[in-house]
Amino acid sequence: MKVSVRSKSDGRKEILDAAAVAFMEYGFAGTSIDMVAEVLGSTKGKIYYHFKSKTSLFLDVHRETMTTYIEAVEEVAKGPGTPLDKLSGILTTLATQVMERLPYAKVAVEGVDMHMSRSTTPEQRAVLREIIDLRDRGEAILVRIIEDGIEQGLLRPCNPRLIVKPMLGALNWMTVWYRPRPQDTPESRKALADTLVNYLLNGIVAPADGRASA
Amino acid sequence: MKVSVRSKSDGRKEILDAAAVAFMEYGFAGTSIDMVAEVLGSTKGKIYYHFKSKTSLFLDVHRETMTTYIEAVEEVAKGPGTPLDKLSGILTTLATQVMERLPYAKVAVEGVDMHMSRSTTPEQRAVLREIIDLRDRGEAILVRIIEDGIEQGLLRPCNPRLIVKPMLGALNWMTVWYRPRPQDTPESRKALADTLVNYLLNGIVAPADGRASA
DNA sequence: ATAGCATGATACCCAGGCGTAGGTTATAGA
DNA sequence: TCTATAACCTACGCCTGGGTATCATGCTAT
Repeated sequence: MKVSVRSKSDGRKEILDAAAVAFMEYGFAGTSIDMVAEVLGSTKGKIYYHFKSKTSLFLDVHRETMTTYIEAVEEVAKGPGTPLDKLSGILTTLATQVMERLPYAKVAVEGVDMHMSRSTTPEQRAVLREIIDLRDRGEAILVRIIEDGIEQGLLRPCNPRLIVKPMLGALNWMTVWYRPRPQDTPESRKALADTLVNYLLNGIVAPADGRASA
Repeated sequence: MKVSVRSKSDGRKEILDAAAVAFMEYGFAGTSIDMVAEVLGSTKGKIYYHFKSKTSLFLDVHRETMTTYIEAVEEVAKGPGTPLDKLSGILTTLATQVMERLPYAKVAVEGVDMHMSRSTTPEQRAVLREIIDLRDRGEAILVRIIEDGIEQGLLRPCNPRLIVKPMLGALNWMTVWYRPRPQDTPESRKALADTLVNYLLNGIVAPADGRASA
């Protein structure tokens, strides 16, 4: 058991953070390992000591993101409340995650498209499977909650699988236009998340009666 | 005035199509000019005869996409109907465009993030400005329509600028999950577009009364 | 038919980037 | 104090890929 001021996992975490920042800015193909090293304030050597290849590094960043997502989603899903409450909670959590961990979120967005095409080694394909499974698990949870909501008459009848796509898409699209500002606070982020989630749940068409949305 | 079986613009168009396909698959940085040439069934020479650089080619594909978008949007916007009709029409048109011209749509999505960071020459920056202006014009039209809708009591009061983002984001996200199938028809695409647009306008929460959505 | 131009192919140069081999420092244990 | 190993750095090999310079081919007009 090693007890040093800097454990191995610390080094890995730092590299993941730096990689996320670099990948966010220039994308996977457009980022060189040297650029990651520069963000890290280090050299390639350190990175290749901890990661086998550029692809592995990218996949690990992606997996890290998805793991964080699924944990947040499952926590809300297992909690109390109506399906509508849970749906709202999950979407709000995800929106907040995107804002607070923008580099990781962007990597996840780019990584989704990278499925296939690349990734040669069996080990990388295993990580890829893991990532895809995490994503599918998250989507399945949402679909299930929506089905419950429809059954209970809380939600409009629809094809949940088709609705989940634009729902998550709208949140993921935040990575394109949202830019953190110095004056941002947890409260202001919460407000933005609420605005978006409220729209995603209630739409924009005015109700026929005078009922106001929550 | 030259009249030959193959005009110069034909050559350009073919290259743009091939480039869109290649860029869609591997992204800007991940696509080599040789790959575009291979898709085209030609060699680099042809491409560099028509385009000054890889970046210019990419930007031209992007501009082509945005031009098509804005034309479609303006046509609907200038037509008859309530703001709600127009909004619905524009979103449906865009969704259809994405499905029918998926490679171009994907380039546009990636290109949005590429603003800044790259593009050295003044000429390229001019094209970039043009593209950004097209996008802003499109968004402004949508914002204006939403404002009108709110004023007329057709739409729920909200911040139009904040609502346009998830709206278009949900549509752009189609480039991630939508894959054309052989059995797809204009009708099936229309049905899918309608489903999405209906969700984006009406949300998913069931109305308090028994009113069914259109 | 032939000069001239539009169009396309081929060969090449060189910068940049992935991955590696081997060296260097520091910490832990004997 | 001495050695082994973990953690990191340096220098390099080699290939990919953007861009160019040059050559080949056909179409148009006189």
